[in-house]
Amino acid sequence: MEQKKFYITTPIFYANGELHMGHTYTLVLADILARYHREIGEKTFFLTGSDEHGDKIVRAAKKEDLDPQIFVDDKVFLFKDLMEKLNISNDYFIRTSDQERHWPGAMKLWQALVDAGDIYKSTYNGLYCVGCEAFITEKELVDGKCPLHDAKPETISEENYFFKLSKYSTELRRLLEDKLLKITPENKANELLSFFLEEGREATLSDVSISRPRRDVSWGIPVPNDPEQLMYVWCDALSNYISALGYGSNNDTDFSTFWPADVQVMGKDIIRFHGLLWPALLLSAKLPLPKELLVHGFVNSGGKKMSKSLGNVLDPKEFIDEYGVDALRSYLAREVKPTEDWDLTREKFKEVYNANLANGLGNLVSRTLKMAEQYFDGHLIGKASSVPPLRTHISAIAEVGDLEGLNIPYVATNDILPRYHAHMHAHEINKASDVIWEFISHLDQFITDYEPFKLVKTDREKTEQIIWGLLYGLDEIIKMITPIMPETAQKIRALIGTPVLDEEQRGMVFDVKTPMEPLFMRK
RNA sequence: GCCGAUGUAGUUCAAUGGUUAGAACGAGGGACUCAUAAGCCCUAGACAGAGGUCCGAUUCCUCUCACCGGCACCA
Repeated sequence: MEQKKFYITTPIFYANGELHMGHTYTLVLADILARYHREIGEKTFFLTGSDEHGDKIVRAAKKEDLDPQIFVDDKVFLFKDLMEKLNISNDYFIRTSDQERHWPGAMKLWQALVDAGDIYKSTYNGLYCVGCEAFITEKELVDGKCPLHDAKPETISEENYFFKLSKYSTELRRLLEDKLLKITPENKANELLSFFLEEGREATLSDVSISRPRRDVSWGIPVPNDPEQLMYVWCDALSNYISALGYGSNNDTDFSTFWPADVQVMGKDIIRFHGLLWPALLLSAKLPLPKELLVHGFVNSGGKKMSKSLGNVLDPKEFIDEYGVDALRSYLAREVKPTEDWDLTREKFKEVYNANLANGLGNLVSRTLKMAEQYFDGHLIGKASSVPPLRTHISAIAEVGDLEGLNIPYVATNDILPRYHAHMHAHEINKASDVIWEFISHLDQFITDYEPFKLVKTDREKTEQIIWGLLYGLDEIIKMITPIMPETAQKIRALIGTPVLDEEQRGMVFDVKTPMEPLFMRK
């Protein structure tokens, strides 16, 4: 059977500042899904990158008296530094200023649009602020003036290339309505569909300008066959998802293997471009559409949007330094519902850390290994069918009937794992995490049920099966947390080892070590 | 303004046209001790407000209030 492939992308991040908590969530969400799909054996490609063109970059670079390329190189260095700290396992990092890897793809896409007859020259009218040396949107105006320069923008016209977005209105609408282009959550698809209505009547999408005249600083991708024009952001940036796979190069193996994307992760601010314009560009170029857009929410702090003036900005590095990267990753995985806005405070983080990691997972590992070490010198032999049943009612599988035979391995296989996998496949990493912690709680309950620390004085054999059952449980936990907390998974693996069949085939053997220090220090 | 969503314990969420509306974290209490004074058990605590439909509504409808999102070239 052919190996299943999985292609997941994040948006490319604009290289004019540092990555913040919102970007961190995007990256961690995509990373957990990428790692999960690798873990279950799919051939996975995980892409992220940086968007480096545009007037804003040129201006920001000028302000620091830097060449745009030097300016973005600095920013990208910072991006990659944070990504390393976050343990992001991307297979490639695409940069829109990369003339070798990105430009040929962007140009090929442009040419495909031309060949489809979807590019034409027209006049673009926009509000231009002389101070900014850039177009400014009506939304940005304060009292009709540019807020930065307190000056009225002038309306100027220029010759640009336009893309016939209107031509694809009907098709796009059909794709969204029939869910052939799946948007998660669904209500975001409805938001997109509202663009096809205007005051209750049907409307078509307007064409968009997709180039700008070259200005004094040439910073952007030249339009094929017209050196006077540079690509505007749409074709330039969106094409990264295929240029990174080699579209437009002489080696398009990755492109033919991985395109279309299985999941494109993004914040809710950019679904319009990804849900309407991007599919339209692909339709025009006669390329397949991504299978699903996964739209996540925004982060707030203390109920307010993070902002410097409010002083409530929380930096991901702060949490990594104080609690460790896996603490941050597991927080993002379990405490955030991907499709909703969320709220983060230092207090909340600390509470969750202590409850889930120090008191929960960390303590469970600690008590299990201590008993294994103390009573059995770390060497335990057992098998799934010999582990005694749980004595305490577990609501999730109550329908199964009485508790006889309902032991840790049975519950893991028949209840916990199927639910974990179902949630992961639905990208519900928060629910998948909840299932893991439900299982952790079963293991703690199991210890309470049998009190092996007392039982060992009267029934060593049964005690061994109980602790072996706990180790079996930890083994399953390692598998489940690997995408979420890769470092922690490795640490626990190093402690409990990999079980092996014993010589007389009486069961599986664990040879365990006691931890030198707690996995998660209580804070 | 228009369109759409949401409002459930201190907090984050769940469920349901009908006996005591669930859970987690947090809070208070208890018995234990393998463990990071963690874990386990017990307790307290909620359906935004008003009206309507119905034998009966937290659940359906209307209105009010609150909060959020979208409303075209902004990465």
